[in-house]
Amino acid sequence: MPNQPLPVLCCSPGTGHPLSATEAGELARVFKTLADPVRLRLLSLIASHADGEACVCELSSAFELTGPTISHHLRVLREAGLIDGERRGTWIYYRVRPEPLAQLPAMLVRAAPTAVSA
Amino acid sequence: MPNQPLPVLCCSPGTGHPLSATEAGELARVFKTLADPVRLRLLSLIASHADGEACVCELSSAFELTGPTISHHLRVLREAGLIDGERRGTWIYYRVRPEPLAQLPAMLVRAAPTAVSA
DNA sequence: ACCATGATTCGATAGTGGTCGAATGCCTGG
DNA sequence: CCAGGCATTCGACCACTATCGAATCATGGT
Repeated sequence: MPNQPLPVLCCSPGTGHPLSATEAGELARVFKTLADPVRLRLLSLIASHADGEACVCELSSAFELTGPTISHHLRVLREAGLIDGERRGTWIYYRVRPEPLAQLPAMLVRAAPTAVSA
Repeated sequence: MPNQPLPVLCCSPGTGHPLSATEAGELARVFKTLADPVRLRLLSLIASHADGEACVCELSSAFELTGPTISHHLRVLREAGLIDGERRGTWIYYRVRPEPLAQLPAMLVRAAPTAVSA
């Protein structure tokens, strides 16, 4: 199906309805979590790290921000279920939980046959 | 390639680097636009409309919000390049610009082979 | 020319969120 | 058990934004 006219964010899972208020609320909550450059960089830093995990000290040193601020952003990401923290001795290591992000595009774009592939 | 271990948001377009500060800033700007339930519903309402366009009066009547508030959200969407408005007589019709949303998933997920397909 | 209606703009207000400094928790090493 | 460092929590401050009412602009009909 190469040319469907309406590629964009139009439907709840199977149907052709627009988003309900509650669906929109949940989606917006995810986007709100991602709507901060520091959090995006934190996520990508963790994900691009060798073992898929990074300790807070490494993450902090990548920004010109205080510890509490980094901690705040990590907390937001953690409470959104996007990352997971584990203490090992002195340090705390974070790793990305792939599932919620992986299902995001599916929620967003229902049928974008042309432009997405790249 | 069925099982790559790190499916998520890790890389700038071709490389293995984490997001740069400016890349993260641009991405965050898009997410911020989408991080509101009203705007998400507006987008989906427009996209799911018969001709791919909807007039403000129809959109307004779908919410329990005042005219100025809807106008504000439409303006945010318009300035983000996600929709486009055109006046025809008394009414103003909005339609979705598919491109920016279509390229979003590609920016977000670099390789999420398993979970995305659905 | 005027009025009615659709939509935006303006100004003000309340709520939210990012940031910091200080204080607290938690673990390791002496 | 105490000292030191990593990380979080707490409290406060500032900026931004969602929302509204009132005013303004634009169009079409009378």
